[in-house]
Amino acid sequence: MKPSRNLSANSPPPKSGARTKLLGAAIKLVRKNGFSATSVDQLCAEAGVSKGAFFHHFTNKDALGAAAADYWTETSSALFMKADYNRHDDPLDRYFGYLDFREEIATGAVEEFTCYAGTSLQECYGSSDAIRGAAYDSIAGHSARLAADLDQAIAKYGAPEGVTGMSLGSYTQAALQGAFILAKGRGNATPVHEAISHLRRYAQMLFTPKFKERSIK
Amino acid sequence: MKPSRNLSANSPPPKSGARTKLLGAAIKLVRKNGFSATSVDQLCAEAGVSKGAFFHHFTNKDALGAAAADYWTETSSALFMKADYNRHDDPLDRYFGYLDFREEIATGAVEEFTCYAGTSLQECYGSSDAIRGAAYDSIAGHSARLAADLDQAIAKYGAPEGVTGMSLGSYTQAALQGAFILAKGRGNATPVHEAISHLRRYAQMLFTPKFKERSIK
DNA sequence: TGACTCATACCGACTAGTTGGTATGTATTT
DNA sequence: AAATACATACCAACTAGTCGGTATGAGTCA
Repeated sequence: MKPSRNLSANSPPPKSGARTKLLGAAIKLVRKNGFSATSVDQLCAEAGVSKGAFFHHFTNKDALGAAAADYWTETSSALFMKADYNRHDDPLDRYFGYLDFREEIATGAVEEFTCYAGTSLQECYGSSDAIRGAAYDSIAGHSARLAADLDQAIAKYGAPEGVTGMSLGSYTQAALQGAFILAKGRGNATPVHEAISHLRRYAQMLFTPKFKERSIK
Repeated sequence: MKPSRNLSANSPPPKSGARTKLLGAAIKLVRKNGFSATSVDQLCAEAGVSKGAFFHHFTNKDALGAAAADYWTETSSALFMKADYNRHDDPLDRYFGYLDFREEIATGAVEEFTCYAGTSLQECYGSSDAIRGAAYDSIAGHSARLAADLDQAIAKYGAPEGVTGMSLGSYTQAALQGAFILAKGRGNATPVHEAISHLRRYAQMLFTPKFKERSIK
């Protein structure tokens, strides 16, 4: 039995050093150079482990790519869950808090705030089913958590016909993922900030009852 | 002098068969499998030309990737320029026509409606400056043409403070590019249709004077 | 306590095949 | 004749993946 695959709460397992180091290396290198352009040797060097360790923990390179997507899900969802904006009682405040938070963390080098899942899904669609699946699960899961808040907001404040929590959650992700691409082109985070500002304005307009007095930021 | 690099109007050049075939092959294969995962041999096979022809026309694989981005710019801008929606006198009508058109062409297999520039920019950021640059130019140029219409629309109808043609044009691109990523995950175009529907609603809300009577689609 | 077994974690040399790229040739056009 | 547009054969480097081996620690039983 593999020591991996512990998404469930129980069994805190060893978290064997090499495995985690390789996952971290994958996220770092793949975000910057892409999956195919990153060799197993490079990954091992970055992680400071041997090739033997690599293939001890992962059956092949694709398996690492998929496992890294799961790891990305774990680490990033932990980041978002512990963020302050979740404390708001109001679901719409939580959505705006989410946008603010995303804006805050979009700083520094582009390869440090862009999304592993989006990058590898884009690249590996067609060349690796395993990676594509894991990467999409990561993004879809993230959207779903947004959608829950948005559904509550819609129930509370109403929204134009056709606007659902799910569709708005997915759209938010789409706009962010696309902004990451533009950020890679420009070499800085301004497309992300711009996109978030438009998303914020869109939501303010959708949920007007909540913003009778509030001015557009 | 290379027979390539004919973005300027003059000199219709031979358009030597092999070169164009290779560019087409690149767009087809890279959109599906990514740049690094596509080998030179595969590209030659798809194009039906020899490896000698490849390196006769392109100094290396990266150069083909960059040239394919230019080729993508040419072919897709031709597609958009000849589309009917440009005939509208009203700039805002042209923007909505653009959205409708994008929705129309987002059908069939995912790898047939997604964007070569977005895919390769995402993947090659960090591993190839040449490709990154050419791919970004492609997207930025496309945004700029949208921005021109949107600036006219803003001048005509007004818009909330902070909304410029350029920022709205870039945002539109971002939302579409991101929707392409989600489409790759889902395996169909629904994220694209959803994104466009949100973009349409956003624009309708931004330019309310134009929509006193018109209902939200 | 200490010898024995067994599983996990890891190492690094090795290989078979693929990679991007080159060298050299020939047919066609100008 | 000379440049262009290809084709074929080839190569060195790199690739993912293998394989025999070691280190360590936990469980077992005498």
